[in-house]
Amino acid sequence: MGTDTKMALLDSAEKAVRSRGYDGFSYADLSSEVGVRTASIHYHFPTKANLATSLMERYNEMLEADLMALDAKAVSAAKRLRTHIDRYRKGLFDGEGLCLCVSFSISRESLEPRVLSELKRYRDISLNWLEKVFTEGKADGSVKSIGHPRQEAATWLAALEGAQLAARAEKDMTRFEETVALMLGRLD
Amino acid sequence: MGTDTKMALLDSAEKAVRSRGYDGFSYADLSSEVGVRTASIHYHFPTKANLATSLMERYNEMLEADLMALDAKAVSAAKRLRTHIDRYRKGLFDGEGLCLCVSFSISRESLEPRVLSELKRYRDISLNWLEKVFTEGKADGSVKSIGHPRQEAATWLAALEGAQLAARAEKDMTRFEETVALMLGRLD
DNA sequence: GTCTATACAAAGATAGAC
DNA sequence: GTCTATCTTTGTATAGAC
Repeated sequence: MGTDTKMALLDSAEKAVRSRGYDGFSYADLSSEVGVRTASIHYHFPTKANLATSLMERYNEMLEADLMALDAKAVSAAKRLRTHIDRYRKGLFDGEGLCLCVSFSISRESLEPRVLSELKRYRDISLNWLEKVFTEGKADGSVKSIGHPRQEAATWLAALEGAQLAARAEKDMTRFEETVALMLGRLD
Repeated sequence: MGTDTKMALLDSAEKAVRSRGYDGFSYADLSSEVGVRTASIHYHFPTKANLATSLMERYNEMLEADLMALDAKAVSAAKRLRTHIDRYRKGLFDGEGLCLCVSFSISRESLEPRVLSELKRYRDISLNWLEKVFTEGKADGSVKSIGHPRQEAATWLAALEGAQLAARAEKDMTRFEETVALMLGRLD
């Protein structure tokens, strides 16, 4: 294994949090999935809180990179919003996992301030990006009936996370599609 | 205490699940809040899974009663949807708690089939009721720009649960208001 | 970096007295 | 119904060998 054990642990932990919640997985779970002893996990992540922080940091870096890459493509606002929906659809893994941010929100009280600030950062990045795209959607006419861009952004993000919850509650991807149908319908 | 210990336990447990998640509270927590020993809790609820089931059953009964009472008032569709938003606003307890259903959805894997079916029932009741109200909103003209009622219902529920998550993530009720602003704007 | 061994606390749960 | 006492398992974490 060697140096990429740390990455394997992060991958396993992210999957665990997204599918069972922060309080719903243990180092023993990671141990059996990655193939190292729990003591070894503590070498890479001294505490579970530490691991949680690393998870949210990596998650936010990924988000920023994805959104930047999407902006660089210079396509219509509608097309970018469609790709944004795809992110959440893929992130569901057929009803197995939620947005890391949603999972962590529930366990709020068990988390350190550092994780909470990363949680807020995820939302800030998302809302600012969506607000910008809705403003552009008004200009290029690719998105139907846009209200106040900031409010559109907030509702959009909420509906997407709610759509993931719907699919997860019933382990049924059609619930996700049913929920985002109206959103997709607004995009040319 | 006597006979209403069971009710006090249910109240305490509901608050616990909604603010810390199913895997985030223990019988010890209930013990110190209600003022009975953990062994006594097992008398009322033999297992934690049993307690979870009781919680969701009571929650669904409350939902059904509330929606029926609301329908009985025979007010406009818009007014009923406004009251429905109020339910979720009050249920937040200033960013402390989520809909029980959302909390349980995260801990899906830790739950028994019985709880999962109650979870589905909560969503069915909600979606059917919303679909009906949106259909009536089309007829009485009190709700603006209605698409397919079933899809409106799904998006509405998702956005409300997402709005709760937003408020909880930042412990800030204005995040809830920001998220439901567009929804309120559609109601006469 | 990973292991074995172990410490220590907390969890869900049961037995039996009152 | 509630208590004390106890069991068993699991969870996070550390010490020290390799």
